[in-house]
Amino acid sequence: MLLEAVPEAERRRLAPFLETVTLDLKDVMVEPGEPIRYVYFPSGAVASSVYTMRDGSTVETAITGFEGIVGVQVWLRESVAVTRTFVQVPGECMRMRSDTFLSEVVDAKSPLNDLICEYVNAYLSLTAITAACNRIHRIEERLCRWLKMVHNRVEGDSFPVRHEFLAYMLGVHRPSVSIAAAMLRKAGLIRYDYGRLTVLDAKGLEAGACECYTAMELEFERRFGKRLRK
Amino acid sequence: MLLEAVPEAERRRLAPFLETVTLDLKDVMVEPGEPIRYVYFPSGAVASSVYTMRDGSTVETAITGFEGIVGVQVWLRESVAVTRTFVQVPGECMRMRSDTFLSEVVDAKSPLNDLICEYVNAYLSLTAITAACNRIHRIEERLCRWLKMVHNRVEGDSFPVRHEFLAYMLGVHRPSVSIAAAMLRKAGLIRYDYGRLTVLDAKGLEAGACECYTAMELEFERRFGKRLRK
DNA sequence: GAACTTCTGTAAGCTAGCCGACAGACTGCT
DNA sequence: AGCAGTCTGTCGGCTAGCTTACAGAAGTTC
Repeated sequence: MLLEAVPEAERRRLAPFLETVTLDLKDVMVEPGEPIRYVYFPSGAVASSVYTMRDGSTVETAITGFEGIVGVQVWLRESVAVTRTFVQVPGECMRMRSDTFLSEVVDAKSPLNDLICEYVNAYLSLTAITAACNRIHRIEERLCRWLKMVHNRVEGDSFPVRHEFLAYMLGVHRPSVSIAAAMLRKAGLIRYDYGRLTVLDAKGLEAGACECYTAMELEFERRFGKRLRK
Repeated sequence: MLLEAVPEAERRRLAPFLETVTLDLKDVMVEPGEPIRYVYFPSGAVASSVYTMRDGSTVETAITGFEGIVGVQVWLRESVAVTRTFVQVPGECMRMRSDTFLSEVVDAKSPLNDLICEYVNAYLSLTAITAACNRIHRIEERLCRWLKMVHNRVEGDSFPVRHEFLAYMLGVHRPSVSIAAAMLRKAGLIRYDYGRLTVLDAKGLEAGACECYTAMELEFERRFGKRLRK
């Protein structure tokens, strides 16, 4: 968790403003067009930010786990976002009210503030790379990238996920995901038990992913690599 | 230009730090992985930020004209970017050295600083919407959107652009652009004279564009609409 | 354990866009 | 004017992924 990278004294100072919440699948953290009430620091949970078209089709624009915060817009002094951010892998988060975050972290020039500034950079890069990746790369490569990125952000090798969910994330149709997932299964990279996916061959997934996997994770590694461990 | 929206006194204070440059087609403003030396405020020029894959294929992730700045990463205290930003429609810009920008605008809490904070928000939204649009929408719709967005950022109704250039931006193959452009031409929306495009029917272009056109321009309109006019 | 719901795999037909190639149109240079 | 280089339009074969549909497997509810 990002909070773990700040000095102990500062963590103690911020502790009273933080609460721990356990979030379930699909819990919405940020709703587009609505005020952002909290900033979240995922520990075990993983969140997705998706953009939704008028016809209901959705595409993921960014993924956030222990390495980041949900609600970067608050740091940018904005009260709304264009994307919906929701829980994709259930788990724990710390959260802080947006107004408290602004006064105690941003305006107070907390050491955490600098960390988040760096994260906003990484988030921006991540979104830009996603824009290109979504255009250029094929489903199977993107699926490998996505699964490995989630794998890097959860405890253990398995997490709950359904094909339809993957289709929302990748912005493709559900049967296309089934076909791609079947290939990965046949290649021995993953196992699938009704809504639960297990990574069997992490190296293989990485090899099957597009170059964007490395590019994206490098954005976090080069900024937080030494300070932050899962 | 964004600078025009700050109080006159502040503009006078910043004037000594600014220089006017005339940029040509393809001039690079920000090179990925290299230090960002200047922050640019386009007036007549329009810039594109593109992400380049290892195999050389490129996709635009954002577009910047008079409504924004090139080099948002500097504001975020980052010295490099993952995208290349270059001149897509030649014209004038003001520019300021990155270190001066940090001391005289960001740290000095210039009124300009708040404007740019808002722009960073818009830029982030723009990039996220682009990520989804690139995945979902067809070439013709995206071409209409792109042309109209450029049209909104230039003087007059015509600007230089080649099909190959459009293909780089949209992340598609050149002949696909030719086909889409021919349709727009036949529909009477545009005229094409060897590397120079003229918008004949702006409303028609808007109607042919995907919903992302409105969504993106709204991000700027709602933030700068009252303060900034082309 | 029976009925129901949800999730996954698959298939056939279709379409947008890729890919490579090429010819004609235009521009610029000499 | 002539030549070379650049830009645009088009074509034919090809492929990834869409669309719709459906059947079976695995959970869920009563």
